[in-house]
Amino acid sequence: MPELPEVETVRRGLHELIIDRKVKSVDHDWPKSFPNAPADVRNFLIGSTVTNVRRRAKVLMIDLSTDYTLVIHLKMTGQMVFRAADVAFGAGHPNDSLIGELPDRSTRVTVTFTDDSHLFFNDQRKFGWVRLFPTIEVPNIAFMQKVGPEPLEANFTADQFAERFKRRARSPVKAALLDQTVIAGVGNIYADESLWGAKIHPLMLVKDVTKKQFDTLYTELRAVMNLAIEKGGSTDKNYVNAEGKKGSYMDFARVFRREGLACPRDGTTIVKFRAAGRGTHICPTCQKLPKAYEIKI
DNA sequence: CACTTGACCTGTCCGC
DNA sequence: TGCGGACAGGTCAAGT
Repeated sequence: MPELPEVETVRRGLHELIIDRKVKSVDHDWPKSFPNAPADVRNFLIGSTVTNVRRRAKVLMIDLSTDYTLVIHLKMTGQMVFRAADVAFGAGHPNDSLIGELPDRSTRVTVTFTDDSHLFFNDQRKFGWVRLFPTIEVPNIAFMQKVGPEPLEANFTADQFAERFKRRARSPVKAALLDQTVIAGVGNIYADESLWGAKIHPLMLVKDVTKKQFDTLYTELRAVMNLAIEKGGSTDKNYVNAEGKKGSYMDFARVFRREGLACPRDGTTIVKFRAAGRGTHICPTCQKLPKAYEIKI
């Protein structure tokens, strides 16, 4: 589902597609998903021009010329899809788009630009949201205050990575890796993929993971996320980019959703179980628990 | 405070 | 074929 690489792919697409477009009108199923303040939409969204598209962790930010910002979280099934005027409704949408005519029954918000192109926020499960804030207040949103560092930032080091986990010493390492206040942007797919890459069992407690293992996990996490961005993200069921197209990382996944198949490293059958409340995939040969853990499981 | 679990939703799939 | 239940998994609130 949308994790850092998927949200970054959407960000890049929107950055290409919607900057300098001017908002003509907005339709939405208020108050379920948007907007939190109808008067602000009238005064600061309609008539504004898109100036920038940013990302922090799994959150998208669309900056507007009014010094307001659309803040968007896709959660599990959210989509942000742009359609040019002549293909926005009815026939004519791109053949390689995963989705058909828009709006469809999962559309929560439709932004229409002055050139009659459209930006659709779809969200089948309604966990996602779109909110409008003054740009200057975005850093004060509770989530932004506590979210951890960006793992792909050039100046983010392996030492800093390991240091961030210390607060979760007694957590299984997968739970800590998924904790957004430890590291930003990691979700279930890239947690499993990077733990496999580092040969760490997801139920290893943080305090038992060595610095050397954290160093490897840091390298694997960055590598897997960079590869996923290169492949346009992972499409399991719902995820699409800003043009409605699928990402292809799942073709390159080593363990995620590959239970019953062979580990690409040693051929052992990949198994799935629950860890940190999530479906979790490992190679039982590559990712072993110390003997002392056996009693606890 | 550290850590875990349940709630929020809907569509899909599996077993009976 | 129909139907109940499990499952999907990001984040926050509530519970241990």
